[in-house]
Amino acid sequence: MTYRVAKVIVDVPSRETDRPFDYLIPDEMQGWIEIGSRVGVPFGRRTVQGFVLSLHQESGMDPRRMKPVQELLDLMPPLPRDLVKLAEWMSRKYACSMISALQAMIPAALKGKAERYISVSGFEGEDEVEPEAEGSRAKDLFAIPTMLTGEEEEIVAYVKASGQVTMDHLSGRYPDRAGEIKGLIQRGILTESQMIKDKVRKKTVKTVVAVVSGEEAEEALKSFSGQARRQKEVLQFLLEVGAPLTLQEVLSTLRVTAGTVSKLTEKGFAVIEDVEVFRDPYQGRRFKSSEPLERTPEQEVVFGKVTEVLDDRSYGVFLLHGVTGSGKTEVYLQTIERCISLGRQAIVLVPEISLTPQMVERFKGRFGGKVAVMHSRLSTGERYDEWRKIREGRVQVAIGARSAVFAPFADLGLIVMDEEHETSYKQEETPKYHARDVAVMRARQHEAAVILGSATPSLESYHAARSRADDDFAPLLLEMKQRPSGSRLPGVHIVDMREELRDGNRSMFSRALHEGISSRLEKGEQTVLFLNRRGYSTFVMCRTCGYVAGCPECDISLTYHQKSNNLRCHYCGYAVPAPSVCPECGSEHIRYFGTGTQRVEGELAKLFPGIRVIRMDVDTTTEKGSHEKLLQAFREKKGDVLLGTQMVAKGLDFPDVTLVGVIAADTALNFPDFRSAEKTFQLLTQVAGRAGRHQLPGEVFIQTYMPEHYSIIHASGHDYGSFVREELNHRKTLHYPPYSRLILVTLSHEQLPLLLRMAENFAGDLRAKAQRLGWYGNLDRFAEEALDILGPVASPIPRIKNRYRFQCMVKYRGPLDAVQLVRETAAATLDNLRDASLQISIDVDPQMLM
DNA sequence: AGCACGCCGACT
DNA sequence: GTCGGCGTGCTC
Repeated sequence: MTYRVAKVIVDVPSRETDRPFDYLIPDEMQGWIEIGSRVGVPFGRRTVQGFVLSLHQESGMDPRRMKPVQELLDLMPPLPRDLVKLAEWMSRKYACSMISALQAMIPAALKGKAERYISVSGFEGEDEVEPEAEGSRAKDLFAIPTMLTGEEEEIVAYVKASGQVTMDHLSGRYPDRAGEIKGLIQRGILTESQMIKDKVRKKTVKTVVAVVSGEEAEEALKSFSGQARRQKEVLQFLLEVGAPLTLQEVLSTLRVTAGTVSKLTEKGFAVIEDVEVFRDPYQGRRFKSSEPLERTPEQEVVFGKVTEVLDDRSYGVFLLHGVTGSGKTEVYLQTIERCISLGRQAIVLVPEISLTPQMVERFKGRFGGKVAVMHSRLSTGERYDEWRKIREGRVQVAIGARSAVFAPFADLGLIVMDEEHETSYKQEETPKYHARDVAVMRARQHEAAVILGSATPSLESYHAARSRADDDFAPLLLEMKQRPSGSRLPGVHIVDMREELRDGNRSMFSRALHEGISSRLEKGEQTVLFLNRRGYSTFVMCRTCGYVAGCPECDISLTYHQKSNNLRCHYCGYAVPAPSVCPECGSEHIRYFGTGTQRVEGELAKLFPGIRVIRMDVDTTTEKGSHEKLLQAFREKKGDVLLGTQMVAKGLDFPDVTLVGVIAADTALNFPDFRSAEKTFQLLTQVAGRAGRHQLPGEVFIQTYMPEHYSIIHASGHDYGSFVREELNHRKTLHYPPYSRLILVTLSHEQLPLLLRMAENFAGDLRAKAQRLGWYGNLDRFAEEALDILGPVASPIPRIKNRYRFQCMVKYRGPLDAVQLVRETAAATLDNLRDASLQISIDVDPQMLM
């Protein structure tokens, strides 16, 4: 079958270009171009990168209007067909462009941009041109009836001498001569061509191999005179080894110089080749190998259910609700092992924050070289190489954060998502996908299994599992309630901070927690202190006039950074030096609230002189590897207290930790977000699980001003069931997820009055459409299909980068395509205004309402 | 998004 | 008179 036409999605991020464009397939690319191929195509006056969506024998379009594909960028298409299909699904589900969905699936290294090259027309530029020849050719050229100015002549001569130069180079060489260059191109004297250039190249190393053998080799060795003794040694060495060696190895082993080796190659006895290698982020690291543990009865049940689906090669989703320390990871490892033994591959998704070396070690230890790790701290090149190992089938397991859900395996059998309730699985930028939904979709494509694991499953997943009867794709709930170590869940004490205050304790530590810490210090046991970062901001305030330093472009307060002693906006990057007097009133009573953890650290030092605190927060973990180092130090008991934010709550496991303190449990509860109770419960349960995982019994203190709140009470009782029951009731009454679905639409523009008008228009339009379909306003009745629109209201952050922001919340239930409706309405709003500076962002199933 | 075309203001 | 501002229209 010969396909002459390729439908291509071009890398131009605009609504108008979010559709396939047709290109002719040149003969030499026949058979090479496939669905998922990355190509360079002429688009308007430039060359852009694109992805092949489909191949056709002909298109409905006039062939004369079609341009041919200019270049094929990879031998193997970076996207297998299933991912191209998945991108189509994503663009529908999340109202994003095809190109943004496709782009999310490949490593950044493959986001190529066009580079412009200039050469002399009809002159291909030979490598070595003799001066005379050059002169005469130049004369021929100038013979055409075109008058060139002196400057133009100079430029042409330079380009000719160089053969081919990049536009950037040329305009750098002749600054302010853009006009001349452009003129020369227009008159056809110079030619411009464009090629797509990748961000990084495949890494190569020079290798040496002998190309003579047997008798030839004998003779070759004999031919060396006394002079070339070193060359003879090199050849002898190469012959002995008989396999390619890196040039580096040869040079250092034999202590010879590169010149010696190259002489040998000149004589034709050896060749130096560039061989592709993989950058290995874990090079030289040894991982302690681990063997499967015997399964507990609970683990056995889970293992059985999952392997049944795996052995069947059928689709199945499991929600694994297992208490902290119940051995979920061991279940993951063993099911993955089964998956691999069936000849299929597996993806392990973990929240970025828990993608710690410990976690990686466990998987590398069990599966060794079969594992690729996708980590945000890897360089572009390293990520590219880990990705290639997956694409080329060199590994069977991929472990990574959110984006690893796109790992391009050929025969995907299992996707494990650890800590499935984590919000970091939702991407906050376009495409605003949720890795959980993508995982389920991929599993359906591949007839694969999914394990969603958590000690505190999201209400969405839990509810879906409970109502499994109405939805075949819903997960099957599996539970693990025991810790194999036999250790008990720690006793949790709720400390009412209001009482502390009444009794005259104004410290941030309650008397109970204070005592707990002292006794651990005496016994030589360790303490983890957890501070919910949200709520302890780092803003700057004047205590005289109440001035708070805010960003001039965004309506939020600036964050104080101690290291650089400046104030920064983390939305737009604006930075100013920290003032020493109040810019409003000149008062010196201006106060810097350091990070919450710094304040706690200060107080600890005051209360417990000599205490060794290891602080983990954004300030101490920005450096590469610092996270790991701090944890290692704590493990080696170089600290009495580990103090930190979210990052200390995740998956850490220290045998000597017997006390966990939560400084302020309710800071998250006060957020105007319908998930705040859920988030608080999850966090407290997670933190509480850190204590007493081994022989020593653990104790947890939760300090709060809202001790009667159900999320705190149930977290302290390790009672997920009761919490969920209560929380689901709330959600049901208020029509919040999982009893409805949400779409958050944010409109932004630099002019407030115009924005307001457009936001009203948009909401009005949407209401009218929903009304016509009979969906509108039925949320409170019992209609199966219902839709409501809240707003427009100013966004929680009303201005970012000098753009005002208004939002509408769409709440709906039933099998209606609300996303499509919103997308159409947004498009109509934009079409009517025809003002490029109006932006409308659509967030389907938003996680952050703030 | 770019990139060009096209039609009105302040300068050599 | 021209350089150049950015409105608007298109990209197989």
